[in-house]
Formats: sequence, C-alpha cells, structure tokens
Amino acid sequence: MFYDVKDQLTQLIDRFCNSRGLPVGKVEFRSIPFSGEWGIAAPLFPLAAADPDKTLPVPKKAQALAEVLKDQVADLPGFSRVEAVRGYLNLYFEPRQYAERVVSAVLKAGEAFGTREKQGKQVMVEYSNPNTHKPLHVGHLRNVILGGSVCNILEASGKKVIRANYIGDIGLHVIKWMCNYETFHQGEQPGKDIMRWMADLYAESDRRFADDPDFQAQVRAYFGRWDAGDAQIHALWEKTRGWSMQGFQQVYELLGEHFDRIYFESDVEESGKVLVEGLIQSGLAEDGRPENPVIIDLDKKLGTKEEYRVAVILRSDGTSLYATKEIPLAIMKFEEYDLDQSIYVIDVRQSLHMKQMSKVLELMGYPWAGKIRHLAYEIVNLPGNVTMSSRDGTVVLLDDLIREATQRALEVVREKNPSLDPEVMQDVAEKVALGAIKYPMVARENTKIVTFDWDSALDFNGQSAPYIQYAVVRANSILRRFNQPVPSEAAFGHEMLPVEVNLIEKISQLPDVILKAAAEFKPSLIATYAFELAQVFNDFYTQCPVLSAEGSARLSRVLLVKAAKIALENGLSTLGIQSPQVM
RNA sequence: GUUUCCGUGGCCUAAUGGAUAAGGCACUGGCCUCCGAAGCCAGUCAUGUGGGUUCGAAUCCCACCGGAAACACCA
Repeated sequence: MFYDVKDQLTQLIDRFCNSRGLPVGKVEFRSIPFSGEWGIAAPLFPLAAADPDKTLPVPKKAQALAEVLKDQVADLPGFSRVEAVRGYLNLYFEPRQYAERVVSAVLKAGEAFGTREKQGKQVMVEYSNPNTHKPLHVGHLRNVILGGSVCNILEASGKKVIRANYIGDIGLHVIKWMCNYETFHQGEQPGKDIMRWMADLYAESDRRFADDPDFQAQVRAYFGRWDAGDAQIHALWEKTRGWSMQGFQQVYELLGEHFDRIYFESDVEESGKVLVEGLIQSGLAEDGRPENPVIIDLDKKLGTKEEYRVAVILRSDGTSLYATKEIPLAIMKFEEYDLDQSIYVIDVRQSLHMKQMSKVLELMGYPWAGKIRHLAYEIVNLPGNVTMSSRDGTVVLLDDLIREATQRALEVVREKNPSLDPEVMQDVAEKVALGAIKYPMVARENTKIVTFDWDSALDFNGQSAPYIQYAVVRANSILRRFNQPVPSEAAFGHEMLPVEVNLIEKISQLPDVILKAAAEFKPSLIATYAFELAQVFNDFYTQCPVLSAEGSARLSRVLLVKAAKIALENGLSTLGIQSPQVM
C-alpha cells in the first residue's frame, strides 16, 4: 500500500544520488522489524558498496549515507520520525495518519480489498483432471485446491482466468469398470452419493482384474469390442461417464470449485493420431511400427544429451498415449482463446513429459509454445513417506475425509456452541471441516510433499483454517454487539497501543502478498499471511478493549475490527476457504 | 548412470541476499465475576557437511552426505 509515499522517497533519494555522483536505483524498501511503531526501512549497503570512494568499509559508509539522508528526508510529510541505524535509514510513519489511511482504504474497498483492476490478457489454468469411473482421493484434493487457489489469486492480481479441466474419460480403467458393471451389476443405478457408488464399483473391478484371469480375458475382449466401435458399449460409456461427471460436479460444488471449459480425453484422441501422422511426414517423428512405437528423439534432434530424452507419441499397435493427446489439446487451447499463458497444474512426476511436450510444440513451429508453463507440485504421502496406493488400500478417499471431518467439526460446534440452530450448525461444520482439509494443501510450498495423517487433518487448533476462521468469528461478534452502521471513513484520534499498530500494519500487507503470490504461483504465501494476521488479531483482541473503550477510541477500534475481518475473509477466500460468522 | 526436487529444534513448517532465524504440534506450568478459552501468556530446543561468492548467506555457486522422484510404448 501507499506506493505514492514510497515514490516520493525514491525520487528524493534518486536526486540525492545524482548530486553525489552515486548510481540511481540501488535503494529498496523493506519493513522495519520489531514492530510497535510502524515504518519503512531502506538498507543503504547496496548504495555504499556501489560508491567508487572506497575509503570507508561498506557498513560504515552505509551508516554515513543514512545519516546524511536522514537530514534530507526529515521534513517529508506523513512521517513522525526518521533515524539512521546500523546502515539503515528508518522512517516511522505518523501513526494516526497511517492508521486512518489504511483502515479507510480497507473499509471502502470491502470484498475488493487486495484485488486489482483487470488488466492484460487472459490466462488458462488446467487443473483437477480426474479420471471418470474412478474415485477422488487426497492427492486429487491437493491439485484441485492448489489449482483453484492459483486461479483466485491470479484473478485478484488482475488477470482474466479461464479454469480448464481435462477429464480422462477413456482407457483401461473405464473398460474395466464397464465390463464389471455389465457382468455383475447390470441395470443398477447410482444412489444419491454417486462418487461413493462409482468408487466402490471401481475398487471391485480393480480387484477382480488383478485376481481373476477369466475376468482379465473378458476385459480384453471387451476392449476389442470398444475399439471396433460397438454401439451398445458406447451407449453405456456415455451413460456411465455422465454419472461420473455428476459425481464430480457434486464434489466441486462442495469444494466451491467451478470450471469454464471442460476438455475430454476422448475429444482429442483422433486428432492426436492425425497429428502424429503429420509429424512422421514432416520427419520430426520416427515410425517404428509395427515392432516399435512412434517416437520423437528429442535429444538427437536438438543435439542435447540425456536432457529431453525420447518422447513416445504413439504405441506400436497404433493406439494413443498420454502424449498423443496432449499435443492437440495444447493446440486447441490456443485456437479457442487468446492466451497470455497456459498453465498446467500437474504433479511433479510428470515434469519430463511436460518439458517434452512444450519442446515438441516449439519444434512444430507454434509461436506460443513458450507460453506453456508446468506448475509442478509434490504429491500427498502418508506418514513415514509412504506413497498412497490403491492396490494396498492405503488411499484416503476424498469422500471419507470430508465425511469424517464434517462429523468431527459438527461434534465440536455442538460442544462449543450448543444453542445454535441445527441448520446453522451443519453449515458451520461444513465450512470449518472444508477449511481444515483445504488449508494444509496450500499452506506449504508447492514443491514440498504433504504428509497426510488423520490426527492433524482433524485437528482444528494451531496453525489451521479454523484458527483463522475463529478470528473472523470473534471480530464478527464484536461488530454484532456494536450493533450500529459502521462508517467507511476512519478517524484515529486516540493514543494507539502497539497491538493496534501491529494489526494495522499486517492488514496493509494483503495487497502486496496477493501480488507476490500471483507472480510466483504460491498460495502458501497467503496461507501463511492469513494465519499471521489472525495471530496479530488475537493479540489485539486479548490486549485491547473495543466496546468498552473510552471516547473516540471505541469507534476507531470498531472500524479496525471491521477492517481486520475484511482482510481475514479476503485472504481466506483466495484460498477457497469460506468464513462462517459464528462457530 | 543422467536429471529434478527436498534437507531449519523431538515432529511439521516460515523467513524479496539484510537488523536478535519466525511460528505450529507435542510437553510443562499459568489465565474465563471483563467484547467467544477452536483463544491467550510463560518455559526448553534448530539452518545436513565442507568450500566459495558477498560489506552481509537458511537463501546464490561448487563438491559431498541423506531422502524422494523421473528417465521408450500408465497417465
């Protein structure tokens, strides 16, 4: 916030540098540690190091520069105090003015606080990418929450975002499911809980396929009929895929996710095969059929060594692969939309494939190939660094997790707040449970493995979404008791406590945090910020009376509480986490 | 073998190259006649190893150690 103040300062420092023959642009601002008093600091070491006059060591030179600059900036308006300490020029804001500016800006912007005007071209983010006929597990959750959150953050930073979902609706897993269904569950219909039903049948077909050679043979025959275009099987496929999509839709609604464009794997299979033929014609791809697959030897083409390896783009029997379909999909995206960036939220294990794909597109001559970006994230493991495996039955199904967490949250709400209306209770429990589940998925860096364990997933204390939500509820409680309309212009005439200043400072950081998170595709920055803001708010809450405050402090603090609540809610919402008003 | 990612207290995590490395969990002890105790306060404990770059390194570079992953027909 308050770039104008920083601009003024920068100009002043630049003029100073010019007059002294020092390089311009060496001075950046950061905040002063050890708060209590709000201000910005300029470390002068880079400037000191750039000074051609080397008679003084850098730290001493920095201190000398700070002292000279201190006098120059002494009469800038809006600052209460300037000091030169250990090579830093520290400027302390006039606290009242500062408080009024921050709080008024937040109250005025409301839900839009922290978001920027739309600017620039649109960005597509592909995420979620589930397979039909299969259950969703905690690994899928990280993808959905990370992808959705990145979309929210990009939107808040001013980008137009297209949310894309690429559905795996064909392949062996689908054939297995249908073959099992037709043989053992002919005519059955999904109940209300479609995902659970589909998942149970998938597990059953998977088990049969692994254990029963007869069933395996049956599935192979079934696959043959599918390939031959059997009308009955295709009709069943359409129907069962529809069930799966309905199930996904239920989950997305529960998670608060939506998509603007859905691509199906089946849509790009044929065009992929056609493209492969073209690649063979143009000499980029080598056709090794019938013994070997169709490949592109990228290292050979590029003269690199063990860097791009060999991309296999069509099986030796002519059937399609992952890579076969990725190429037409990427093209389709750029044909349909004028994109500034095409982002793929896909786990880190596919890094080489993503690298190969964008290189192939580049070699094919598409000028936009460089706009493709793989947003890699690490997988979700179990304690002891155990990978979840459906074969070992160690996967944690999303369904079970949500159910369990909601149940647990409901018990806690009932215990903490027994007088609530049962419907409100249920609503609160869902928001708390979903928040608790989502938060760990975005609270660590994308490249770090998330370890899932039931204890911490169901723990609503400490650094967690419920902790942050609780701060919102406390703030709301004060506002409810205040029970008067809150003006959007703040005035701070009273002597402020350090906790108040800290809170204001933290609130003011949200816009910058969002911009940084957007630039780096890191929701974790906001997750950390929101928690810290909640901590500072709790500090304020325990140390600073609001409704019982004397004189003008009362209204000022009410306004501050409102501003804090807005910042907390806006931070959470970019993470896809809702804020209950009571809990 | 090649490449990528990770390594911070007992466990998990944070820190635009900048000031005294910040939190959470767990553990121990305290705090509800006072705006909601899902909270607050207090206490013990940390940058894998060795070099280098820099005025300054958890952060950048090199080597090594430890863990994970990818590397021609699964996605």
